[in-house]
Amino acid sequence: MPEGPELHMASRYVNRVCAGVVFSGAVEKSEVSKNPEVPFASEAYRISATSRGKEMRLTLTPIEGEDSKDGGETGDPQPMDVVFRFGMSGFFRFTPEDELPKHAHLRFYTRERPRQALSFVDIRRFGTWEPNGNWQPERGPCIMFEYHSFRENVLLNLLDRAFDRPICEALLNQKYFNGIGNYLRAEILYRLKIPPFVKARTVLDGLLLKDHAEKNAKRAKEESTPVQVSEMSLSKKVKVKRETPDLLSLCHTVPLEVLQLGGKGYDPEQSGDSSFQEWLQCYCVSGMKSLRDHNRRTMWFQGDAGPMAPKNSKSPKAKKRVTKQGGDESDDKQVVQEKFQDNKVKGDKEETEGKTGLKRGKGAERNLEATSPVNKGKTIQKRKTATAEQAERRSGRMTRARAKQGS
DNA sequence: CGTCCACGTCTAC
DNA sequence: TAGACCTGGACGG
Repeated sequence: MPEGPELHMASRYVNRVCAGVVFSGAVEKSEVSKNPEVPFASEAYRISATSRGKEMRLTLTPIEGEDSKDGGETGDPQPMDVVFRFGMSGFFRFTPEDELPKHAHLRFYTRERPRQALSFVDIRRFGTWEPNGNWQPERGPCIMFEYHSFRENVLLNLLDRAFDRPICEALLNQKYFNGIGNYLRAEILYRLKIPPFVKARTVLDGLLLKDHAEKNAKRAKEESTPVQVSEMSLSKKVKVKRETPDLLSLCHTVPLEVLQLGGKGYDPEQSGDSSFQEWLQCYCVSGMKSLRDHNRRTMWFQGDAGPMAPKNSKSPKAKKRVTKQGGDESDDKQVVQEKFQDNKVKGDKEETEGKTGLKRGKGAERNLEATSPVNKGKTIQKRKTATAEQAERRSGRMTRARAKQGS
């Protein structure tokens, strides 16, 4: 579940299912989890949540008076915050206690019987939680809900060596892009067709100048013609609307689009809802290229990789792919797809790049084989790409649906 | 059966 | 810049 949008949707989920619910007792941790126990217990408490970038904070708040009702003078326990990071597979679920999801590693129980439990579920256990924790200090402002400081934090620190890296790698640096993950970086760069392996500073320098220019223009205008408040706010709105999207504004608006979908965001279980898959334009989309970046993460993109592309890295095998149909010019696409199938039948392969920008649906990757010598064991071949390609075409859906359940 | 892949950090050589 | 940390789905033989 976990990039910025999924963390935020998790916080909304928690607030929705816990609204008006009274929890009670101790917090329970699974045996297998290596995360710390959460030393909190209360006769009656409430749970609320908030998110920031790729973190989510639960607040456990004892209900006034309820803890000392049997005469004890102990008083109410203090509220406690627990900060979560979701790793690759974390999410929250609210279920009856006898229907705990598998891998429910932290559980909060309702006072009312039959008991229900709010669970932190984490299949791979890369997720972490910190009792009495706070937002990690090294992480930057939230791309979704602290846009102004996010933008400023990037543009005022362009000398940081973090921006010596290719833009696609810098985008995963949570010190500057708190909330961006692997699917968002692909979608964002794709919108502007920015080659992923261009130096980050090269892309961002221009935005600093742009912001300065705008600020100056605005100041000049205000000095020359004092505007009325109403006029001001109007012109502001208009400007925001019109402003052509740039890389940093897309780091804000693209994640917000995922929230707008109203689904669950990234969710392999796809319980009946495919809106997220349809929303993806690049990540795991058939016809797009992919390369391993310097941290061995798959970068999805279209067109040019850019000058800093890892020279020896290959595109990973594509298993899960989404084939786009797009109601629009689906005719053209169909034609193209058929052509491809022809090619494959004939067994000859040629070019790679999309000759047009169309999504092709089949046989896409291999190409970027610009590989140089240095290859490890598995690279025995380098010759005709024939075999590799054959093995490669095969699109397919991202997952098949399975279990369903109400949220 | 086995290999590869996955929405992310962490820390150790 | 490699591993390490994990489970499980998709695919290949």
